[in-house]
Amino acid sequence: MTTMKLPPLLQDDPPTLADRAYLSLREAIVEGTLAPGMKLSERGLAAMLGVSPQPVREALRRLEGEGMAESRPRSGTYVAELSIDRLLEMGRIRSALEGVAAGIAARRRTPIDIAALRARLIAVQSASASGDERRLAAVNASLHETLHAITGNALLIRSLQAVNAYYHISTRVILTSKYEVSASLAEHSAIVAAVIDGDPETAEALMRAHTGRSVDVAAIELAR
Amino acid sequence: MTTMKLPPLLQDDPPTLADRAYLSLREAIVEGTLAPGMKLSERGLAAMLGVSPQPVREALRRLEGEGMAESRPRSGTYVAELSIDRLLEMGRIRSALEGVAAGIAARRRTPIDIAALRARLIAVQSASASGDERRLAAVNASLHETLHAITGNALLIRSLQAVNAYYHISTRVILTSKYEVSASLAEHSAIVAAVIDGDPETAEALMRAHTGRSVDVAAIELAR
DNA sequence: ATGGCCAAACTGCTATCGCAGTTTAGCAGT
DNA sequence: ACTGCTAAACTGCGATAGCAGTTTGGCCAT
Repeated sequence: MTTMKLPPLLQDDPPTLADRAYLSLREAIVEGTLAPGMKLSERGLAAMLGVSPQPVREALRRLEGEGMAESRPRSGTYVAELSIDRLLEMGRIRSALEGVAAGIAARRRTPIDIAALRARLIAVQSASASGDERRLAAVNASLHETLHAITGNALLIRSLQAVNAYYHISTRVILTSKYEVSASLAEHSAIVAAVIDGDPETAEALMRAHTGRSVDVAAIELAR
Repeated sequence: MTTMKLPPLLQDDPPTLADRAYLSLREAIVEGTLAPGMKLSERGLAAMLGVSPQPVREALRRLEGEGMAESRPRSGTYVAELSIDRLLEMGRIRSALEGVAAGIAARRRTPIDIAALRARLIAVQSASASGDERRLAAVNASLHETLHAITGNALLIRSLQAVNAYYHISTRVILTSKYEVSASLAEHSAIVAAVIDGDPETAEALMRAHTGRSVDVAAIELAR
């Protein structure tokens, strides 16, 4: 057998119970079903989800690591309280990480990645024209996630997922005004162009400005 | 009883077995005892550490979340392989996060924080003059950690700890040349001054430049 | 000597149980 | 009616056991 390099045989990843519990709880927190300050009992949640406390415990620790839950040593785990300040901080962290991700993506993108980015961008354009806000939000997220995936950096991807979840808790519907839609589309186009061109500095600067602007918009909304 | 606001009664946090396992394993990975690619068996490590597999499992998932370990679905967990590219990516992430942290610290610092920062800076100056590299590295880390703590942002602190651990794997001794020592000291002084002045933009830019330069130095070292 | 197969050992994952510490509800005393 | 104590219920944490799937070492046939 020659020592040749092969791709790692990507196999479908049957999600574990802990993974599913994590996703379920995170969604509940983001959606507001589990309100901030509410207690997250291992046994109680386990009973609701129909699993044993063990996977729930793992999910809680993960949420805690992502800042969406807080644990008092021997008392319990609670849904993290969120303040406007904290939310804006998360927005800044998100902005910095998205910028770095765009820069790395501009360095590493392959022809396949470029094709994927073009496809996502077309989908964003289509959704922008349609006026369907939910679809637009979905394809926008998909575009960002495509950029994340191109970095191939597990820690970066994970951090971005965490901060995005947290950040989106109370910024669900920012993309409403026509101005926002057209501005966002133009920015996305420019970012993708810079990544395709392999220009890390420009890609990072544009992405940072793009996401930073959304923080400002959120701040204005929240201050009202 | 009136509804008055009280600080949360900080009590000593007896570290859990999972915490200790995590610290132990992380140190072993950073130090190289657990080499990249090596298998991390829950039961095996549990026997070595004298605990049950359960806390070890939790520690492994945490390491995995921080990018220091990788897990193949039903095969095992392994120490993450590290490449120069990946290390530089981590350096960029670190730089971005440290910058954000410095900016947030400049917004939130209290008089007590300012006193703490001044004390740390004096310690750094003292250690720089002494020529004791280990002590200098320790007080430098302490200065950075003080800034992290001032942000009060759990997710940010956690992310920084993770990326710092990863980043320091093969950059243990950068601070050797006299030039590095004096340049680093000057930069630290300027950063602390900006934070104390409450100037977020300057603090972030200086911190980003400071940490970004250390990435470049590391890259030069590694390329030799 | 080489290729294929199979069983034993090992893997991560989940369930169940027990422990020490915390919270809480209710009772007793004023 | 209010305070102070106590016991029962609940909490997270850890240990142990069992399951299904994976890996591995060795045996047999070629």
